[in-house]
Amino acid sequence: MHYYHTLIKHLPQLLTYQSERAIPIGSLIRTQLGRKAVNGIVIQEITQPEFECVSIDEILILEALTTLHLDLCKWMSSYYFASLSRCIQLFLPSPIWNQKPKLKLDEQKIPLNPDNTHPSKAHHDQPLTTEQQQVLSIIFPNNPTQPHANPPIFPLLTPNSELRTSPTHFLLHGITGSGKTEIYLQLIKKSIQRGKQSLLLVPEIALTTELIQSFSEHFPNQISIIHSKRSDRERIQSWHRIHQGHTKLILGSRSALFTPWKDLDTIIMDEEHEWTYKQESSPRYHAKTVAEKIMQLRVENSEFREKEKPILLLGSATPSIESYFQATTLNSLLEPERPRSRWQPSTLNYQLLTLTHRANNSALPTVTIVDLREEYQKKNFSMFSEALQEAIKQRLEKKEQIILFLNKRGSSSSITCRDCGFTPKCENCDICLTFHAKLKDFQDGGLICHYCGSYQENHRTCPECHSAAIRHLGTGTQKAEEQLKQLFPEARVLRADKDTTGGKSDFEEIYHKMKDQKADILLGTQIIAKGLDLENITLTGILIADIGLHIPDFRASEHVFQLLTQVAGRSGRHKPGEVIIQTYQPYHPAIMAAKEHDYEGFYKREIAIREQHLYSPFSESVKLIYAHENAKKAADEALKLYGECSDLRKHRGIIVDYSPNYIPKLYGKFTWNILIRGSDPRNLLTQLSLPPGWKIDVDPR
DNA sequence: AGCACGCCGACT
DNA sequence: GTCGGCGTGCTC
Repeated sequence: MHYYHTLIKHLPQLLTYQSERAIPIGSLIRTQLGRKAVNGIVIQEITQPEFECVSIDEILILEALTTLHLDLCKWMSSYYFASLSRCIQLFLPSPIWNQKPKLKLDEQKIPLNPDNTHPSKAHHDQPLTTEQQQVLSIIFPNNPTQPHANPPIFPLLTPNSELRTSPTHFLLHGITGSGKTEIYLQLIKKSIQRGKQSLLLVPEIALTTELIQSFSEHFPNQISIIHSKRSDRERIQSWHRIHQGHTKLILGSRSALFTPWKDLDTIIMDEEHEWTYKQESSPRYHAKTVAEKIMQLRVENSEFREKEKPILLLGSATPSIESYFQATTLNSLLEPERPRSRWQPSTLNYQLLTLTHRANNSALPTVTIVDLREEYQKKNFSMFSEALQEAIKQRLEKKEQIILFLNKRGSSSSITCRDCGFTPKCENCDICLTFHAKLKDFQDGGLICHYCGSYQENHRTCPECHSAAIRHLGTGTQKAEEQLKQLFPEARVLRADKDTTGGKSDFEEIYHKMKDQKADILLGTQIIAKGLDLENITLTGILIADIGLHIPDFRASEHVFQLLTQVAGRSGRHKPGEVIIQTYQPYHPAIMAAKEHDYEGFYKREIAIREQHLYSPFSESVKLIYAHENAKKAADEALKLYGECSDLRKHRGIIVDYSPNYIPKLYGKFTWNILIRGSDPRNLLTQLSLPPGWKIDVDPR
């Protein structure tokens, strides 16, 4: 008799079942729980337990998951403090989990129709640029058909094992339009030639229609596209196609990591800096962290021979500070004058690859910065500066199109002086303070730091220039739309924000309206920053760039820089383009760097700040979250746990702070956070028994 | 997750 | 007296 630890859906702990015949680990089986028939995943064979066991009735899917998948789930479960059940569930879409025995024979058959049938068009590859060839010859150094790499592109390191870059991890830093997709295509082709599977992760599937189209045509009958809005039938079909190895390219958002691949040897993350790669519900994983773990498990388990090492490639025009650090840390460590940080981050090394030229040699758009403080002093109180009004007028006359961007997401209630641009920041954390009308006994409201929880009285006048015009920067697409209609009554304005644009179909509608020239101006929030590649857009206006800078987050500058670069990339892809950035802080590093298209410069400034304040990648962090409809209960609970955490903090190098969420009431609940950061904050958590109601977010965004 | 059990408030 | 609220706790 065999005995197995078995995972039944939703149960927090494993139950033991028995079977006459041996059942492979990872199989989906059918058995009894109470008097109900249920499905389970066989996790591990164990010796006979003391209690009586119920028998496994039948196997529904033989080895639905491999031991590598299970190892990944176990690691995720412990790293992210999530139940194993939740982690395994990622790999099993509910129609697979819940399948009934009678469906078994049908489902196990190889589906007749492939996932995505596309007329196989004759595809002649675009000729590669010299730069692209160089990049490929670094990734595949032994490939005789490629010319050898240009030595200056990556540092020639002494054969010191400590400093050797892992040859399997790459960061592709390529400006917008430099042809990163061409590199992805070549990697995937090579992988298919070797008979392996590849995974191409994109931040948001709905905004990637062109990429999907192109890859579907390149790899007809070999691609599975993973997105949330598929029918059960489609999901079952592609699950089995991947499981059986018929799918060679898996394309999708972060959830595509959790498909039953077997011979995965190439993982590509496009736009790796995007925040959508982090899941905001349990298990709160980051796709990059999981991809790195898959790579590690592959190599450890491997039957991989030396020359067949798996590849992880991150691609971005504006890499995250962390990733760029990982790709350049060797270089900086080699500079003797660079001071060592107190906490030496233990990170994986990436090989940096760069594409600095646009494939079609078109120029990057010119970026102009408009100082809103001057507009205010000129008594122009509208949201549109004179320069922007003039630029809009010109485009309307030329029948060219305009994108106007209003940063709304996460619009926090920070305050700004309209005369001098001053915004109060926390002295300890370098984070913008957030205004709260009711705070302690401050009559005019108070300012809170949402990192360390410190607070102070609100300013009645600006501490810098003593102006009384220090207040919240209003936002709102509606207000902008009204003003736009007054200024340009003849213009056809299309509005796109959370209220007007829900899903993929809405986005496509906007896309087509713009493409068919049925609107002149597209006014919107975040959603218009990505995915629009339209020939006739020659002007992009950012109405208030500051709003993003004021979000109480140490990554605020980084996000604004990335966003501005991305939005700027929307215009002038085909005709010369212009970008106008309106701001109260024209000399802010993020804004100046975006104007100059200067990633390196921005990175150098930013990494120094991160090091100074011991933010990521110089520390790790864990956020504890508590939400309750009763404000006092929430605050009391947070203070209580904060006390416990502080008591546990025995060694130096761990910082514990607690503060209310910067949106005080979210979904009808008052939310408080405890932030533990330093080296190995997870260790502190293992010593703590977390009271009910608390949620854990490891490596929060 | 379900579905027990169990201990307190408003009703035919 | 009972009906029913949903707070803990168990399922091999």
